[in-house]
Amino acid sequence: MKFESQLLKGIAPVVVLEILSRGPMYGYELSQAIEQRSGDILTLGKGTLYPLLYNLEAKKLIKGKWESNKSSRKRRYYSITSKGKGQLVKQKAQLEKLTAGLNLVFGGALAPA
Amino acid sequence: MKFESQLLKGIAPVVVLEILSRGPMYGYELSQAIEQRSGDILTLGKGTLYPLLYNLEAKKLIKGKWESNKSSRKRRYYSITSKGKGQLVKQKAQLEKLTAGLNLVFGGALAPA
DNA sequence: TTTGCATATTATGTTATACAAACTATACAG
DNA sequence: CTGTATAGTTTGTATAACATAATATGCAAA
Repeated sequence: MKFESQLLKGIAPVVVLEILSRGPMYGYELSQAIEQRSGDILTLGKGTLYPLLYNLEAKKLIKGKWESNKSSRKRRYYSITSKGKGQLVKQKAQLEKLTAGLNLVFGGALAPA
Repeated sequence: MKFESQLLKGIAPVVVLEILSRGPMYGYELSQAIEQRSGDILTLGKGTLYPLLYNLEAKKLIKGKWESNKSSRKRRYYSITSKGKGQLVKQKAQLEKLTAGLNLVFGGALAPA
Protein backbone atom coordinates (compact mmCIF):
# COMPACT_ATOMS: atom_id res chain seq x y z
CA MET A 1 0.00 0.00 0.00
CA LYS A 2 1.00 3.50 -0.68
CA PHE A 3 0.77 6.57 1.46
CA GLU A 4 -1.00 9.00 -0.77
CA SER A 5 1.11 11.85 -1.97
CA GLN A 6 4.69 11.79 -0.82
CA LEU A 7 5.86 10.56 2.52
CA LEU A 8 5.24 13.94 3.94
CA LYS A 9 6.02 16.65 1.54
CA GLY A 10 4.16 19.31 3.24
CA ILE A 11 1.88 19.54 6.13
CA ALA A 12 2.04 23.24 5.37
CA PRO A 13 -1.00 23.29 3.05
CA VAL A 14 -3.18 21.43 5.54
CA VAL A 15 -2.19 23.75 8.32
CA VAL A 16 -3.03 26.77 6.18
CA LEU A 17 -6.38 25.33 5.13
CA GLU A 18 -7.21 24.42 8.71
CA ILE A 19 -6.55 27.90 9.97
CA LEU A 20 -8.37 29.55 7.09
CA SER A 21 -11.35 27.29 7.76
CA ARG A 22 -11.98 29.40 10.85
CA GLY A 23 -12.20 32.63 8.96
CA PRO A 24 -10.45 34.76 6.31
CA MET A 25 -6.96 36.05 6.95
CA TYR A 26 -4.20 37.79 5.06
CA GLY A 27 -0.73 36.37 4.64
CA TYR A 28 1.13 38.17 7.34
CA GLU A 29 -1.65 37.51 9.81
CA LEU A 30 -1.67 33.84 8.86
CA SER A 31 2.03 33.40 9.43
CA GLN A 32 1.56 34.73 12.95
CA ALA A 33 -1.57 32.71 13.57
CA ILE A 34 0.27 29.54 12.64
CA GLU A 35 2.98 30.27 15.15
CA GLN A 36 0.55 31.18 17.88
CA ARG A 37 -1.88 28.35 17.32
CA SER A 38 0.92 25.79 17.32
CA GLY A 39 2.46 27.05 20.52
CA ASP A 40 5.40 28.53 18.60
CA ILE A 41 6.32 25.13 17.25
CA LEU A 42 5.34 25.60 13.62
CA THR A 43 6.72 28.46 11.56
CA LEU A 44 6.28 29.26 7.90
CA GLY A 45 8.73 31.76 6.51
CA LYS A 46 7.29 34.26 4.03
CA GLY A 47 9.37 32.61 1.37
CA THR A 48 7.29 29.51 1.99
CA LEU A 49 3.93 30.92 2.93
CA TYR A 50 3.23 33.34 0.11
CA PRO A 51 4.13 31.01 -2.73
CA LEU A 52 2.02 28.39 -0.99
CA LEU A 53 -0.92 30.77 -0.90
CA TYR A 54 -0.55 31.51 -4.62
CA ASN A 55 -0.45 27.81 -5.24
CA LEU A 56 -3.53 27.06 -3.17
CA GLU A 57 -5.36 29.88 -4.87
CA ALA A 58 -4.40 28.55 -8.30
CA LYS A 59 -5.89 25.24 -7.26
CA LYS A 60 -9.05 27.06 -6.15
CA LEU A 61 -8.73 25.77 -2.61
CA ILE A 62 -8.62 29.31 -1.30
CA LYS A 63 -9.71 32.63 -2.72
CA GLY A 64 -7.90 35.93 -2.32
CA LYS A 65 -9.35 39.42 -2.23
CA TRP A 66 -7.58 42.75 -1.96
CA GLU A 67 -8.84 45.06 0.71
CA SER A 68 -7.52 48.51 1.45
CA ASN A 69 -9.00 50.03 4.55
CA LYS A 70 -8.47 53.76 4.69
CA SER A 71 -5.90 53.66 7.46
CA SER A 72 -3.97 50.51 6.72
CA ARG A 73 -1.89 48.94 3.99
CA LYS A 74 -3.38 46.94 1.18
CA ARG A 75 -3.91 43.41 2.31
CA ARG A 76 -4.91 40.31 0.45
CA TYR A 77 -7.45 38.37 2.47
CA TYR A 78 -7.72 34.68 1.79
CA SER A 79 -10.74 32.55 2.53
CA ILE A 80 -11.21 28.85 2.06
CA THR A 81 -13.44 27.69 -0.80
CA SER A 82 -15.83 24.78 -0.64
CA LYS A 83 -13.35 22.82 -2.71
CA GLY A 84 -10.75 23.74 -0.13
CA LYS A 85 -12.99 22.49 2.65
CA GLY A 86 -13.27 19.17 0.88
CA GLN A 87 -9.51 18.97 0.54
CA LEU A 88 -9.06 19.84 4.16
CA VAL A 89 -11.22 16.94 5.26
CA LYS A 90 -9.28 14.55 3.04
CA GLN A 91 -5.87 15.81 4.05
CA LYS A 92 -6.77 15.81 7.70
CA ALA A 93 -7.70 12.16 7.38
CA GLN A 94 -4.35 11.51 5.72
CA LEU A 95 -2.57 13.33 8.49
CA GLU A 96 -4.37 11.25 11.09
CA LYS A 97 -3.37 8.14 9.24
CA LEU A 98 0.21 9.30 9.05
CA THR A 99 0.45 10.02 12.76
CA ALA A 100 -1.15 6.65 13.43
CA GLY A 101 1.56 5.02 11.31
CA LEU A 102 4.27 6.94 13.09
CA ASN A 103 2.89 5.93 16.44
CA LEU A 104 2.99 2.31 15.37
CA VAL A 105 6.62 2.61 14.31
CA PHE A 106 7.68 4.55 17.37
CA GLY A 107 5.62 2.54 19.77
CA GLY A 108 3.23 5.27 20.81
CA ALA A 109 6.04 7.51 21.94
CA LEU A 110 4.58 10.30 19.86
CA ALA A 111 1.24 10.44 21.58
CA PRO A 112 0.30 13.98 22.55
CA ALA A 113 0.70 15.01 26.16
CA MET B 1 10.78 30.41 17.50
CA LYS B 2 11.79 28.14 14.73
CA PHE B 3 11.09 24.51 14.10
CA GLU B 4 14.54 23.11 13.57
CA SER B 5 15.20 22.01 10.02
CA GLN B 6 12.36 22.35 7.60
CA LEU B 7 8.71 22.06 8.42
CA LEU B 8 8.86 18.38 7.80
CA LYS B 9 11.19 17.54 5.03
CA GLY B 10 11.51 13.98 5.75
CA ILE B 11 10.40 11.76 8.48
CA ALA B 12 11.97 9.08 6.32
CA PRO B 13 15.44 9.26 7.92
CA VAL B 14 14.02 9.06 11.45
CA VAL B 15 11.90 6.08 10.55
CA VAL B 16 14.92 4.31 9.07
CA LEU B 17 17.08 5.08 12.09
CA GLU B 18 14.36 3.95 14.46
CA ILE B 19 13.97 0.60 12.75
CA LEU B 20 17.71 0.06 12.45
CA SER B 21 18.06 0.83 16.14
CA ARG B 22 16.47 -2.56 16.77
CA GLY B 23 19.07 -4.45 14.80
CA PRO B 24 20.87 -4.52 11.43
CA MET B 25 18.94 -4.93 8.22
CA TYR B 26 19.52 -4.76 4.51
CA GLY B 27 17.69 -2.40 2.20
CA TYR B 28 15.05 -4.65 0.80
CA GLU B 29 14.29 -6.02 4.24
CA LEU B 30 14.05 -2.49 5.62
CA SER B 31 11.57 -1.39 3.00
CA GLN B 32 9.33 -4.25 4.02
CA ALA B 33 9.86 -3.72 7.71
CA ILE B 34 8.78 -0.12 7.36
CA GLU B 35 5.55 -1.16 5.71
CA GLN B 36 4.84 -3.87 8.22
CA ARG B 37 5.75 -1.91 11.30
CA SER B 38 3.61 1.03 10.23
CA GLY B 39 0.58 -1.10 9.51
CA ASP B 40 1.03 -0.62 5.76
CA ILE B 41 0.70 3.12 6.13
CA LEU B 42 4.28 4.16 5.44
CA THR B 43 6.06 3.09 2.27
CA LEU B 44 9.48 3.98 0.94
CA GLY B 45 10.08 3.14 -2.69
CA LYS B 46 13.55 1.85 -3.54
CA GLY B 47 14.20 5.07 -5.42
CA THR B 48 13.81 6.81 -2.09
CA LEU B 49 15.17 4.26 0.33
CA TYR B 50 18.49 3.34 -1.23
CA PRO B 51 19.69 6.90 -1.87
CA LEU B 52 18.61 7.71 1.66
CA LEU B 53 20.72 4.85 2.99
CA TYR B 54 23.75 6.09 1.05
CA ASN B 55 23.16 9.51 2.48
CA LEU B 56 22.82 8.31 6.04
CA GLU B 57 25.96 6.24 5.63
CA ALA B 58 27.87 9.23 4.25
CA LYS B 59 26.84 11.11 7.37
CA LYS B 60 28.08 8.20 9.50
CA LEU B 61 24.69 7.70 11.07
CA ILE B 62 24.56 4.15 9.79
CA LYS B 63 27.21 1.73 8.63
CA GLY B 64 26.89 -0.76 5.78
CA LYS B 65 28.57 -4.11 5.36
CA TRP B 66 28.37 -6.53 2.46
CA GLU B 67 27.53 -10.08 3.34
CA SER B 68 27.27 -12.97 0.93
CA ASN B 69 25.92 -16.09 2.51
CA LYS B 70 26.63 -19.15 0.40
CA SER B 71 23.02 -19.67 -0.60
CA SER B 72 21.70 -16.13 -0.99
CA ARG B 73 22.39 -12.99 -2.91
CA LYS B 74 24.87 -10.38 -1.78
CA ARG B 75 23.20 -8.10 0.70
CA ARG B 76 24.34 -4.89 2.29
CA TYR B 77 23.46 -4.92 5.96
CA TYR B 78 23.13 -1.59 7.66
CA SER B 79 23.48 -0.95 11.36
CA ILE B 80 23.05 2.24 13.30
CA THR B 81 26.17 3.93 14.64
CA SER B 82 26.46 5.63 17.99
CA LYS B 83 26.31 8.93 16.15
CA GLY B 84 23.14 7.67 14.54
CA LYS B 85 21.68 6.81 17.92
CA GLY B 86 22.33 10.34 19.06
CA GLN B 87 20.63 11.71 15.99
CA LEU B 88 17.69 9.40 16.50
CA VAL B 89 17.11 10.71 20.00
CA LYS B 90 17.23 14.29 18.77
CA GLN B 91 15.00 13.71 15.78
CA LYS B 92 12.51 11.74 17.78
CA ALA B 93 12.23 14.66 20.16
CA GLN B 94 11.66 16.94 17.19
CA LEU B 95 9.01 14.62 15.86
CA GLU B 96 7.25 14.58 19.21
CA LYS B 97 7.35 18.34 19.24
CA LEU B 98 5.97 18.49 15.75
CA THR B 99 3.04 16.20 16.50
CA ALA B 100 2.38 18.24 19.63
CA GLY B 101 2.24 21.37 17.46
CA LEU B 102 -0.07 19.70 14.99
CA ASN B 103 -2.35 18.57 17.76
CA LEU B 104 -2.56 22.13 19.00
CA VAL B 105 -3.50 23.40 15.55
CA PHE B 106 -5.99 20.64 14.86
CA GLY B 107 -7.42 20.60 18.33
CA GLY B 108 -6.21 17.19 19.31
CA ALA B 109 -8.00 15.56 16.41
CA LEU B 110 -4.80 13.76 15.51
CA ALA B 111 -4.44 11.84 18.72
CA PRO B 112 -3.77 8.17 18.08
CA ALA B 113 -6.61 5.73 18.53
C1' DT C 1 10.93 65.81 9.83
C1' DT C 2 13.44 62.24 9.21
C1' DT C 3 14.90 58.08 11.10
C1' DG C 4 13.74 53.68 12.04
C1' DC C 5 10.57 49.90 13.07
C1' DA C 6 6.65 46.85 12.19
C1' DT C 7 3.75 45.61 8.73
C1' DA C 8 2.77 43.52 4.04
C1' DT C 9 3.78 41.41 -0.34
C1' DT C 10 6.64 39.88 -4.22
C1' DA C 11 10.46 37.68 -6.40
C1' DT C 12 14.84 34.95 -7.04
C1' DG C 13 17.83 31.29 -6.47
C1' DT C 14 19.31 27.12 -3.84
C1' DT C 15 19.06 22.62 -1.75
C1' DA C 16 17.35 18.39 -1.19
C1' DT C 17 13.16 15.14 -0.79
C1' DA C 18 10.53 11.77 -2.63
C1' DC C 19 9.25 9.76 -6.58
C1' DA C 20 8.94 6.81 -10.93
C1' DA C 21 11.15 4.08 -13.97
C1' DA C 22 14.67 1.67 -16.15
C1' DC C 23 18.57 -1.26 -15.55
C1' DT C 24 21.53 -5.04 -13.72
C1' DA C 25 21.74 -9.45 -11.34
C1' DT C 26 20.86 -13.64 -8.80
C1' DA C 27 18.26 -17.56 -6.52
C1' DC C 28 14.70 -20.65 -6.98
C1' DA C 29 10.25 -22.82 -8.42
C1' DG C 30 7.69 -24.69 -12.06
C1' DC D 1 14.72 -22.57 -19.45
C1' DT D 2 11.35 -19.39 -18.11
C1' DG D 3 9.19 -16.56 -14.87
C1' DT D 4 9.01 -14.48 -10.39
C1' DA D 5 10.67 -12.66 -6.13
C1' DT D 6 14.60 -10.81 -4.38
C1' DA D 7 18.42 -7.18 -4.17
C1' DG D 8 20.61 -3.18 -5.46
C1' DT D 9 21.97 0.92 -8.58
C1' DT D 10 21.16 4.91 -11.32
C1' DT D 11 18.88 8.68 -13.71
C1' DG D 12 15.79 12.18 -14.27
C1' DT D 13 11.83 14.95 -12.53
C1' DA D 14 8.85 17.84 -9.70
C1' DT D 15 8.47 20.65 -6.08
C1' DA D 16 8.80 21.91 -0.99
C1' DA D 17 10.85 24.81 2.12
C1' DC D 18 14.16 27.84 2.71
C1' DA D 19 17.03 32.29 2.91
C1' DT D 20 17.40 36.59 1.24
C1' DA D 21 16.62 40.72 -1.03
C1' DA D 22 13.65 44.08 -3.06
C1' DT D 23 9.62 47.01 -2.65
C1' DA D 24 6.41 49.72 -0.14
C1' DT D 25 3.55 51.88 3.56
C1' DG D 26 1.93 53.47 8.23
C1' DC D 27 3.33 55.03 12.63
C1' DA D 28 6.07 56.36 16.62
C1' DA D 29 9.97 58.58 18.63
C1' DA D 30 13.97 61.51 18.45
